[in-house]
Amino acid sequence: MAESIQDQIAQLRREHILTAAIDVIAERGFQKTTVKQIAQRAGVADGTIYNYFKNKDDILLAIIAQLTEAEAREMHFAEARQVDFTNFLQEYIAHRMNEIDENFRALKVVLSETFVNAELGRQVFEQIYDPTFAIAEKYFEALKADGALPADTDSKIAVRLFASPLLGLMLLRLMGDPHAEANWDAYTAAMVAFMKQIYEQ
Amino acid sequence: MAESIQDQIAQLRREHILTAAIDVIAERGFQKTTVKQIAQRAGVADGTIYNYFKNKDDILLAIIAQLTEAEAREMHFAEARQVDFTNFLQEYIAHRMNEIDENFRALKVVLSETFVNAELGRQVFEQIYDPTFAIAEKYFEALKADGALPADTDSKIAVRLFASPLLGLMLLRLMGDPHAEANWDAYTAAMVAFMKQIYEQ
Amino acid sequence: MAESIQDQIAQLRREHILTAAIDVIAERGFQKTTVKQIAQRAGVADGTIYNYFKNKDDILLAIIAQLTEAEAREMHFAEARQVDFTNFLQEYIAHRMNEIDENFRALKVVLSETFVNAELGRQVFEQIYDPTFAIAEKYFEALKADGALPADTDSKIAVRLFASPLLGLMLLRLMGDPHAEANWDAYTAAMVAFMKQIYEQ
Amino acid sequence: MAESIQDQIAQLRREHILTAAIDVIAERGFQKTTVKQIAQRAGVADGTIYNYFKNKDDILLAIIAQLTEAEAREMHFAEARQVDFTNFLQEYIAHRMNEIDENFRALKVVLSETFVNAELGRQVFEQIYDPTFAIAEKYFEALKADGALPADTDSKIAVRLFASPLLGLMLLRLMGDPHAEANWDAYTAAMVAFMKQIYEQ
DNA sequence: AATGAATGAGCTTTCATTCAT
DNA sequence: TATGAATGAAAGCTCATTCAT
Repeated sequence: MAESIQDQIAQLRREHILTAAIDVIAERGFQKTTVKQIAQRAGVADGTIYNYFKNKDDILLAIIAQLTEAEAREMHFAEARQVDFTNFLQEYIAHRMNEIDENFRALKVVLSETFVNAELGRQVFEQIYDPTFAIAEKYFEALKADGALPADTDSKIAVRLFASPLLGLMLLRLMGDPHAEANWDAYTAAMVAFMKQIYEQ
Repeated sequence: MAESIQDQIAQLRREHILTAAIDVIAERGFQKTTVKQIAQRAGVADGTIYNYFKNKDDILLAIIAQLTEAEAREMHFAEARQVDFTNFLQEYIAHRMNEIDENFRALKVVLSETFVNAELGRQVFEQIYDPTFAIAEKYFEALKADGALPADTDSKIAVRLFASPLLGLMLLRLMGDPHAEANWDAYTAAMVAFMKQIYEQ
Repeated sequence: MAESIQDQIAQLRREHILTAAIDVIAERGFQKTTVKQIAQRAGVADGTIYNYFKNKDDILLAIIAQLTEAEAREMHFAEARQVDFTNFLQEYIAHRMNEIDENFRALKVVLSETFVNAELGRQVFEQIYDPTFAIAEKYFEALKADGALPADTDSKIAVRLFASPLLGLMLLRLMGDPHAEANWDAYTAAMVAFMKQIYEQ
Repeated sequence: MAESIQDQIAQLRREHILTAAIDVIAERGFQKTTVKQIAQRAGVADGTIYNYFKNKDDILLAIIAQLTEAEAREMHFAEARQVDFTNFLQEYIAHRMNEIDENFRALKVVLSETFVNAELGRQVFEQIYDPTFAIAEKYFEALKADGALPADTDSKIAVRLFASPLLGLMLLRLMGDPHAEANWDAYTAAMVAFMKQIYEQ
């Protein structure tokens, strides 16, 4: 709370560098992006980067941290709407599609690295993936108890199937499908219809 | 056609190196894997790699070519079964899930790079993505003409929504979800049921 | 002479920084010690160092200057006792051993750099080494004239041989011999006996 | 024994690089010498250095290893002559002075670093210093038992005093005394006389 | 006078590629 | 054709120094 002006300026500078880093890394990938390129994009000297990040990997961790926060907000949003199931799907999907849209470049960076960096994958798993799915599983278990889902439903699988269409659409965008990128809003609407068809008979 | 023994031996050696390359690249990512590591895994000298591949990038292109072939077989499989719609979904999904399972490491390598390498993305798009979706779109148009789909259906979107659950599940595995990896067959069955619910009322 | 309070404070601050510098440089060597480390040990900001020293090398020169002063006192001490030869050896050796003990860390810093920095070596030579040996040579020449030393004695060599046991012992300590460090006083006594055996028949 | 031609060539190349390294490091010190400078002196590319040495520090360790071997030869020489005490001093001192002369640049490099690198100091201590002094102490203990030395002699101190004139002379050369460098043979003779005066009454 | 963030030159090290054997 | 030593460009990172505050 009692942050000095200095600290606030430093915080802003750090965010400025991080934004530049996400920008340029999303274009070329983390490994192929040089610290010099990040510095140039941010308009600072190479060495300045190291005043705000311990090393190059630390930049990646900061991007993950940003996504973790976004995901935390998303989970909070989902939980707040659990009681009202009628509009839940619509709102939640729209919200998440929007979140994907807004964090798109960061998602690209992190996912791409996650695939090939086991240690990073573990972190993403623990910080983002696992908590989200754990909550969703509990929710599906409750639905089973209420009789809204068949008693023999495997919640772990059901949750992943539930998530899969959205993830798949995200993957299409990540792979560079121009149609998905250009008509993201249309996809949001179609996805809502698609999901309602399944989950609301 | 009239391949000499020499050519066949060379072809085998090339495939041997490529298999080793997929192996080791899947573990560490393309950028972080060195040509020396590939050579060691293949049991040859560094320089030998360059007798079979123009350069390091060429190895990645060869992995893509391998996936392109797999995808061509997949498309062939799908086309062969288009007439028989009742069992199409079941067979097609099972086939594709199996294909993902078998080419998993190659998919991991290529997708990860595709995200962040525009030139590579373009190639994957032209060689794999576009042809597949173009055919699927035609098929959906035919369904519309038959009245099996509403006349106002946007085929482009419908096709992508159709593909999305499978792609989403693949993404979960790529991200390292152990449950998806360990129970891939169960997911195949669940996916079939999931899709039938949508597409066969 | 008429130093202002300001100047005296500045002088104290400079000495404070220099002491901190000797401390930390003795631990890690001049090249591997950063200006930041010196500043931290002294409890000041990096930039403050440059208010008292032109640059990093200047700190080394200041350490040498400190040793030069110590050596000047040593020479003064020796000259004052030249007339009284009986106790000269004992007193002089004890005095010098003590001086080595007290300036140990500065000696370590300077010698280590002197070995491999030609320009620095030249300065140490001109400021410390040469004057000391020049005076000693004169003294040995006088002893030759008095007949206390054989007429064919090479004074330059004799002086260096005279100095060598003490320098050798110092080298042992610099190299980190724990026995020499722990029993420095015993070595002083032994050295006196050793030298008397040679120079007083 | 059964070394291939390849291995021998590699060994020669390694020695060539090491010689170049000692040369240039002796001029500028280990820390201030860049790998590029070593490579240039050796007439190879920067990267080639790393085919023969793990990293820059490894070059320093190789220099120490070379000195360790020289010291082992020296100890062997001394032991072989222990029985014949009359000429021992003369021969041993001459031998050692010569050894110092021949390994001069390597000594300079290693000593300079030893002063300021605790870990390196420990290695030099264990590999060179300690074994030499341990043997010498045993020898002095034997002399005490024979009555050649007073019974109350502290062998540890006596050994170090015995070594000190030679070490001191070496230090003078290391500090760059031109007289010591130019007349090293004369110093050898003088040192023999000096030592005989002490140890042979 | 004191501060410490910003700078960028220069370091060590890696590694794709070549080429003499 | 296979080898692997040699190459040198280019990477991540450090740190002496400056200068606006």
